Amino acid sequence: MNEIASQLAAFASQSNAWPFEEAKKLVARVERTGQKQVLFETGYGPSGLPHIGTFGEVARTTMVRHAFETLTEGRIATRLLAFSDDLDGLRKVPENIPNKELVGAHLGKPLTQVPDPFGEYPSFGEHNNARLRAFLDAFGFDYEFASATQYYQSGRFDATLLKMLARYDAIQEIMLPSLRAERAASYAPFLPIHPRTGHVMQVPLDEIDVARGLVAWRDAETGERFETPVTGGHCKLQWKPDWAMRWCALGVDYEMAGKDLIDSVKLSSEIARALDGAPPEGFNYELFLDENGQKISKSKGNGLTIDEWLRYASPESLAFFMYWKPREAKRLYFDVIPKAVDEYLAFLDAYPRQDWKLRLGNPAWHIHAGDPPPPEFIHHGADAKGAAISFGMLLNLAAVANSEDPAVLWGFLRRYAPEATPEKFPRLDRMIHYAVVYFRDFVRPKKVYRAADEVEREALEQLSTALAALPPGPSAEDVQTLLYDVARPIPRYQNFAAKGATPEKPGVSNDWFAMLYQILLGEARGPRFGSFVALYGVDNTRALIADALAGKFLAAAPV
RNA sequence: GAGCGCGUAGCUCAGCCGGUAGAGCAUCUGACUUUUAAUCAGAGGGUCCUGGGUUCGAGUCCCAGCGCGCUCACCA
Repeated sequence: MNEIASQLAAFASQSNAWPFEEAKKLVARVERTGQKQVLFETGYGPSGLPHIGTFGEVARTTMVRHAFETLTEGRIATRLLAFSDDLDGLRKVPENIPNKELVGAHLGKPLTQVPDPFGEYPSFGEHNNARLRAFLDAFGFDYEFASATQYYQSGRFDATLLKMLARYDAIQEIMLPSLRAERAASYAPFLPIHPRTGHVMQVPLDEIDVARGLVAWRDAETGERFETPVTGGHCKLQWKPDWAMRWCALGVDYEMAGKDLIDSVKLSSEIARALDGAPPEGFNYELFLDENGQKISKSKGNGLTIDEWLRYASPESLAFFMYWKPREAKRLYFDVIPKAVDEYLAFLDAYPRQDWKLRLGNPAWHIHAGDPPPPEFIHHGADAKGAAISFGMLLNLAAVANSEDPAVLWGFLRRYAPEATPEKFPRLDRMIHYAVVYFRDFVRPKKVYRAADEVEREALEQLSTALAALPPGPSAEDVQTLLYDVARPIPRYQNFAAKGATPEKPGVSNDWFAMLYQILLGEARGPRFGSFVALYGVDNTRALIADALAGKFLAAAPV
């Protein structure tokens, strides 16, 4: 279409960034089949709320989709289908919902037949679907939502379902060897929905009637025999056949899955081929691990939730985490957040000075659909180049400033770079807000305060008194001078080796400042104390001293 | 049992299409001493898990092995 797009496509075809590698598989598929559009799918079991893996799958699929569009210069239409398996039977009452008894009374029914415990939607399934959509919308993902219940009932799957019935034996031949003997004895790909109880039935099938398009089965409790059409939403499929049927019926070209599903993908692919379909392209990403290296699962509730990540860092940093090394097992826990943020920023900073080859391999390109925002460099003194402030540095700053107030952090930053303001550096400002929250939750609890001995106690009391005597709004230099004047007469802190020190006017040793940090801030090192007091405030500092001397920090500290 | 991944400096890791082994932290030395975080200069430190192969050349590619981790084999 235009010069730039085709140049970009040429670079993209050279790139070995994983989204391009994935997209190239799709390009080959399109060239093979001559198809004019490509369908991406991500699937969910809506028995719970969307979790961080859901985000990861959609984010990564979206990156592949964009890579594909770049490679094909937008000539092939793409769609992303977010498919909710809401005809699935409810197996267990989730822990984190109200009205558990209400839901519990409907165990076994499709999720779209279970009442909404939150009372907001016609069914629990629809409630969770709405949550899923709100979640995806919040991130601005481009997708189409699909409900299994609607698709089944609309007859959209009927032709494929009938074909499946006709190929029943072939499918059983694929499935049964993968099952244990006792399960294989009763396994059937079709799960009739009980016409009276509404339950999704896992029962052996008495009869497969291809001509009439139905299966016959018996209610184990009553012994009653039923004949159920496989079409029109009267039968659900077991999930592996269901996956295969969906691929075939909808023409899914791409779907990724975790490595725990490798065997399942294989089986479903075989089934798809038994239905004369072509299984989608796709790849297996590694699982996320919790702090102990265990697989993260919804039921266990371990690891990190999306909300938790977003409390401490931006959605973009989470997208970066999803981009980065999808084939390596990564711990997904609080302590990986600062590093993810800083690596994301480093790539953002590098982007403008990179050539296109490097840009296409830069995570920022994939995270921002080819259009990353400019970096925010702040300038220090004569340093014309400037530098980005890292999250790690902000955490360090928050720790030494011992402050949850973004304004205090901004104060320190402005001393470093006077031009810096929240208005000029909105991303930095947001990051500062994240940093103070991270500091509050993870850094401050680890601070180690020590008690003041008699000399220190007296010195701190003198300091407090001297601070009180300062005129209002002292400058950092005033406070700094005061600090030296208070310490100078105290033998412990005298340093005659200091530059400019005389017997009459001794220098002050570092021990004085070290003591302030350890007792007042719980840190081994700290900010220039005069600046700290000027920013933090004289009254606040005096309160800090009083609290420290009263032993408040010691009581709060872990033993 | 099968599958996936990992093994590089004391620690955490980077190393792209094969071309003289890198970063951060830590350590050491020095600068600075009204100093102390975001400083500065420099240094030491590696059998790139092992053994083969391909190659003019392998941390990188291939094969085999060793070690470690995870996942799957009931349900989704």
